[in-house]
Amino acid sequence: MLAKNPILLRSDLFDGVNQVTVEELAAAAQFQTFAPDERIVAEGQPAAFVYRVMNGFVRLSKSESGGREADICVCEPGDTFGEYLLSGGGAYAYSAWSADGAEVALFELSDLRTLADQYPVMHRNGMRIMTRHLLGAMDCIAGDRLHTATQRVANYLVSRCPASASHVTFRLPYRKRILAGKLGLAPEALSRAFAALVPAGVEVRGRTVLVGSVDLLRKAC
Amino acid sequence: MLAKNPILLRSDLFDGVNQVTVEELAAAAQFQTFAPDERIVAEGQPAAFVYRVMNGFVRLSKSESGGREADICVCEPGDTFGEYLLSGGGAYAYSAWSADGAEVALFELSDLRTLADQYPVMHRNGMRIMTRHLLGAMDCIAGDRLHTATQRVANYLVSRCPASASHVTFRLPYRKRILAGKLGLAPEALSRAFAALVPAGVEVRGRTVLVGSVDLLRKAC
DNA sequence: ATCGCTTCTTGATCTGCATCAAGGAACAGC
DNA sequence: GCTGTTCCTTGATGCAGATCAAGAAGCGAT
Repeated sequence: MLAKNPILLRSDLFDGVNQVTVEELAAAAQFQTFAPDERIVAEGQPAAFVYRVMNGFVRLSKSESGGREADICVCEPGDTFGEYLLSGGGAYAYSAWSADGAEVALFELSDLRTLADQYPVMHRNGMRIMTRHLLGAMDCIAGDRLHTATQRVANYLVSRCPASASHVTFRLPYRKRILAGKLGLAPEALSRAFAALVPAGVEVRGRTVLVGSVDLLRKAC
Repeated sequence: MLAKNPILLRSDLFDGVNQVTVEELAAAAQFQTFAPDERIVAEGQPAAFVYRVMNGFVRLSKSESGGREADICVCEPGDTFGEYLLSGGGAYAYSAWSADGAEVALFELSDLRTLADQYPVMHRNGMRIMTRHLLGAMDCIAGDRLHTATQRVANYLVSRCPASASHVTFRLPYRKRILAGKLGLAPEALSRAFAALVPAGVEVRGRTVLVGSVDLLRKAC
């Protein structure tokens, strides 16, 4: 159970809540570890927990009758998902899958609701988290509708570059298949987008990305 | 100023707040009326108000550098927008436009924040509203990514039919151009989708829609 | 290193929708 | 009713990206 408390206590959800209470809650939290591509929660199932990603990445997806599924979000360490359940609702609105493997903390929904009644600040915290998620979702909709695949990829790469740097090298945090899903693309389309960005100074070798000129890349958005 | 208090007091945002306080707030609220396609708020501008649609419809949209814009939501009477500002943030994340004309109520953000500190239940209410918006946005993303134009239109029509009815006639609540935007389509694509749904028993004359068999239409989703 | 598996890339094809352009229907004002 | 305007539809074309199929590259295990 690596580094349990340090990350846990910094959770946005518990800001302003009595330290002792948080520690109690942390003690009550369950932890689970998942291999790559394992299902963490199933869309439509009765919801009992709010999750927090401790390690690795978690893909949230919705699926249609035909079985195809679309990712709606990729959660990073520190992210919360299922927090919308705090305000009611009894079922998960999406499935959650571990990306390349993930460790998550589970908080009993009933515990959290009790705690939230006791510490109203938790509702404020919940709003703050949901604000982030909502703005992200709206950006996603607008991005899908306004930008081409290449533009969305360029945008993603720029978002991973420090604002001030002129050229950057970094590793993708997860498999390209996952990134493609996050951007609403088939894996092939992501490859082609990378290829299309070569003239913009982007070089991709495995999971390593070299951005020759952030400014140039920014123009490709 | 038609029917000011009745709708206002039922606002999700003020559930559980002292009746007298709500009435004070209602008195302090400004009202504005807009002609079709007028701008109500501008993306990126400093935010000072949370809005509530009293009448008509309001389109929320984001735009890209090139000037093209995409609708991310259409708000109906009773809907709140800009509520995410309660938890911080200082600028509007989207533009808002009146659809076929709209009347909105404006609540000063600073007033609301003060009130929310006094009545923590408002944060819970805010969460409830944002939950609705967030789930809607996620449905939208998944819908865009998984369904064709025809399926999305079929889906919209079904959502406007009472669950139990077998055949239904109703009027579209706004111009088709607006509906197309809401569904992420060009107006032409909406027309073609309607045409494609004729075999599913859908007939469209002007703003009037006849659904011959809701069950049949449901299969087209 | 070599093997074997997974992940990624590239090419070919096809579909869905945007876009452009023009004709037709609805509707408000007179 | 007519007339002008707005809104919608239909047709033709083009492009972006999905999908299918096969080959290449990366990577962990031995």
